[in-house]
Amino acid sequence: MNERSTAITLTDVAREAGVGESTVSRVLRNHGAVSASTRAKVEAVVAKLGYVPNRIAGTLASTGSRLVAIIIPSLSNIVFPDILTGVGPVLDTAGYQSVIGVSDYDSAREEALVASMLAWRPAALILAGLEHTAAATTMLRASGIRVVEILDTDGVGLDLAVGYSNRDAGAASARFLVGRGYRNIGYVGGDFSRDVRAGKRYGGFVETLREAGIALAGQQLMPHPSSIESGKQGLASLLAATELDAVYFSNDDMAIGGYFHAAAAGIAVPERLALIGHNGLDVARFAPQALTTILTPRRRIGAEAARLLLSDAPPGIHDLGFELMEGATA
Amino acid sequence: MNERSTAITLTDVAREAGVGESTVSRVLRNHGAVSASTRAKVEAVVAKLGYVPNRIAGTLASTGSRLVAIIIPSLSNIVFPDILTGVGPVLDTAGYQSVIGVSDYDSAREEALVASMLAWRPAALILAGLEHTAAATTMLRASGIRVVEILDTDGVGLDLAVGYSNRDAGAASARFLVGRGYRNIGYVGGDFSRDVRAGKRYGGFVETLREAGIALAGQQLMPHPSSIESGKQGLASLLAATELDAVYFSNDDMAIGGYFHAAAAGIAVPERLALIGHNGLDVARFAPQALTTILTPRRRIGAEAARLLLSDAPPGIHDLGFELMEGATA
DNA sequence: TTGAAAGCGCTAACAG
DNA sequence: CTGTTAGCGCTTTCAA
Repeated sequence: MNERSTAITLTDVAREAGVGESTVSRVLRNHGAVSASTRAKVEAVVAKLGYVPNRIAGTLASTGSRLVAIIIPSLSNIVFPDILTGVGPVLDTAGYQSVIGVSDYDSAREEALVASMLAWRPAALILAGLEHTAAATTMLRASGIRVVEILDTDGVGLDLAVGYSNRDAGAASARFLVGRGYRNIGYVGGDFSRDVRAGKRYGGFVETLREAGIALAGQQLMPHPSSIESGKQGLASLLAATELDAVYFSNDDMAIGGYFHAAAAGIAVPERLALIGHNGLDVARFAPQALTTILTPRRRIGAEAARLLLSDAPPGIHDLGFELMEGATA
Repeated sequence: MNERSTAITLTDVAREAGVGESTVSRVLRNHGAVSASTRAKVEAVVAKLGYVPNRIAGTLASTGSRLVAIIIPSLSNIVFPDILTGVGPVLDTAGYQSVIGVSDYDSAREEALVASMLAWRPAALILAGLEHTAAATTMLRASGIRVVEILDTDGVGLDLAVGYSNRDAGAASARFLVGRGYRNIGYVGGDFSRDVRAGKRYGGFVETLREAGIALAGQQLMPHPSSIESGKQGLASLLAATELDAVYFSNDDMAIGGYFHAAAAGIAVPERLALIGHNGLDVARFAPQALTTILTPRRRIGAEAARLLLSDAPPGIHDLGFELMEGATA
């Protein structure tokens, strides 16, 4: 293999094949008329030289790029990888590549990411939620590209939005617990100022309780990001301070932590304490007692977001709903 | 906001500021000498126009890109998001962006991804494992860029490798069980032809048992990718066929599934059945009985891979080791 | 059906 | 310290 480290260019291919550059470009892109013999000749040279087209140059010369920028809050919460798993195949099939950034639930960081991703002139951009800094919103609008906001439908979107109503999910959780007869209800969650959507669920939950004449009996907000560990600790702290018969967790990670605490502490679930989570993660669904939770269509949200991005669908909000899964914990 | 959808270019900024293009470029890149007054003038115009530099053009004009391509087998297994979480900050700090592709544990797909990522002329490429198709290897070598293979040190690397020995991890698991006095040992895992590293762990495990004069008493290989559900089913099937006192799982997802099965079926752990996993996931560490498992330094592997990529370190294998965590299940 | 030539927006010498 | 001038590798008219 005596390849030089300087990559082979289209010009090299053209020279070697004895044709013009535009002809090589035509066969490579399957666009425009090329005779069968010329095409064969070019393809042979491409294979022989191991030529890999330079997409950077291609993108600059043509109008749009085949890059889609995706900005998500976290990778530790499996919810986001799940969404990426939905996005991936749709984009691949259409010949797009995704550039991913992680904002760590920080809107200033999200803004910085928007700026740096826009510098790659992506064909479109996906980001989580409907709330962004003013500067991010301005840049997004000015960019003129398609924007899809995912995982939330409670509010006004920039362009396209695909998700479900977090307020409604919180409300449904409250209705379920109330319907089951629970009255001393507590909450364990993370920092709302960072996870806005968890805050919306909480809002819907508390409001629905209030409509039923019930006040939240206690709550524990953990400073750290949602995790099994903080759910476990959070429930322990909450129970030390308050008498409860049911607890709503901001998500399934926290809820499973709570479930583990109950199991370790010998608290009978749901007889002495009912637990309800959010997301419908595998770990919750296959636990010895399936967790009562709300299944959110994450893969579908990702796939639909990608599909819409590539379409010329009019701006609008697409609500994909959610499903309350009655398990054995509430 | 009367921005046109045609983006503002560096030329626009230069004209508006009344300076040359290279001067604008200099202040933007903080490179080369520029007087304070000129810099201020240019920065004002940049802000006023909301100019976002076009990295595509920048990359084409300069030598290298600031993209790093990352190809991982999956996003469903939290191991890979964990690695990305380690990679992210290091790359960000250095001003690099990552383009991510998911191979779905399919080497042909990995090969295709290598080709399409190379088309973006990344500065470097990260991929999992030491085994790749011949074509992928050839492309990688010919590209002349830095390559980091992660998560495995059992073999020969292309350039840089960062990970741990899967064979040794399997061997350590076997030694632990044997030392504890278990003799009727089974295995539950996924498809080795796809997950090569799980196969290496299995190899180390079985070989170490053999050295102790023990044959694997039974095994269950699941066709589907590793998951809590398949671990749960796998253990159920295995126990239906064989009398065992300990089971080794290819990873913690599977092991937690097994743990859930045992709990649901009323099997005393570890008295009647010992369980051991691999990876040290949160779900395993915070279960009511902490799972005995091997903690793998995933974040550190990601961070170190990124650090090496940006360095001019000589080719070589970096073994970051692992740690057997004695829990309450074996 | 094919080739020549003019950029895409930026960086990088090279003068001044 | 600053401006001019070539390209980077490809796509895309426009002629032939």
